[in-house]
Amino acid sequence: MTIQEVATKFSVSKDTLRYYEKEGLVGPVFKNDYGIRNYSEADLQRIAFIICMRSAEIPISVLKQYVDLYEQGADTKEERRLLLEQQRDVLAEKISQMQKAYDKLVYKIELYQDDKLDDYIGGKEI
Amino acid sequence: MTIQEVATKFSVSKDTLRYYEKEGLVGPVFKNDYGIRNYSEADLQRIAFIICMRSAEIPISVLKQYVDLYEQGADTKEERRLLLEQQRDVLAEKISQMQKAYDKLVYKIELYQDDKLDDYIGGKEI
DNA sequence: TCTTGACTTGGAGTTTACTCTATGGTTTAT
DNA sequence: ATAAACCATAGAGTAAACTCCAAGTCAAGA
Repeated sequence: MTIQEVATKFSVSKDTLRYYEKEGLVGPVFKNDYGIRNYSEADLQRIAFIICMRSAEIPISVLKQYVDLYEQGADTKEERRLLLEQQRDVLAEKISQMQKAYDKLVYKIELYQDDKLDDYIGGKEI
Repeated sequence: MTIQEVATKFSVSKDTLRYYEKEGLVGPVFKNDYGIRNYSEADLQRIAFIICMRSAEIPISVLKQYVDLYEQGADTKEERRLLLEQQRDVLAEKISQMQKAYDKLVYKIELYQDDKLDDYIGGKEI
């Protein structure tokens, strides 16, 4: 699969794909005699995982750690699990924060709809 | 309330509070003869709102727009409501993305716990 | 009085994650 | 055979949101 196809498939830029590879999150992707990338099925699976985690804003540095552990083999399974558990907890906290903000937004919108909002921003009633 | 007290109350740095003020999200906060800030109750309410929205990663530029509309008075109520509705929808989408990543993490952790995970990262079974 | 510590400002620096530019090689259509 | 449309690299540039620094003012305590 060419870089353009992968970029389209995952809705990211080719630059981003090369960037992830440079950072060691993906690949190294096989290149033909002219240096053109040809992504394998395994590359695609890895990319799907990375992009999913990035969409949750898990930092590249953390993903890099995880990938490095993985590359060190089965001995690091425990460490990998711990890392994932940490990220799960961080993510749960973030989701909870976002839900709070969401609820506040919904409430404020209601006030606007009912025209009960009388020129304030963070009013005490919220 | 002094800047230090506010910073402690909201667990942000004094620099961040001054930065928000410089960006026009908050204040201008009243200053005494020596230029020392004294935060009012209204300032605190505004700060609470801003920090809540920032914790959901709503950009400063968007919050600035909202604050500007607010400052233009009641004529902008409709526009403000639309802005909030947009942000609510953006946020809903983000939460949904994060939930997806969270579920994936939880599933992967399970695999690690059951030791069903055999040296792969984004395996097709996920 | 001198030092400590909290405050001020303007502006420079940092971090993260891309994103773009310049330069150049390879295949394809005219 | 020449231009268009891909691909490549190295490295510079960007945007957002802080974060830090230098230089200075002021109040209180030993």
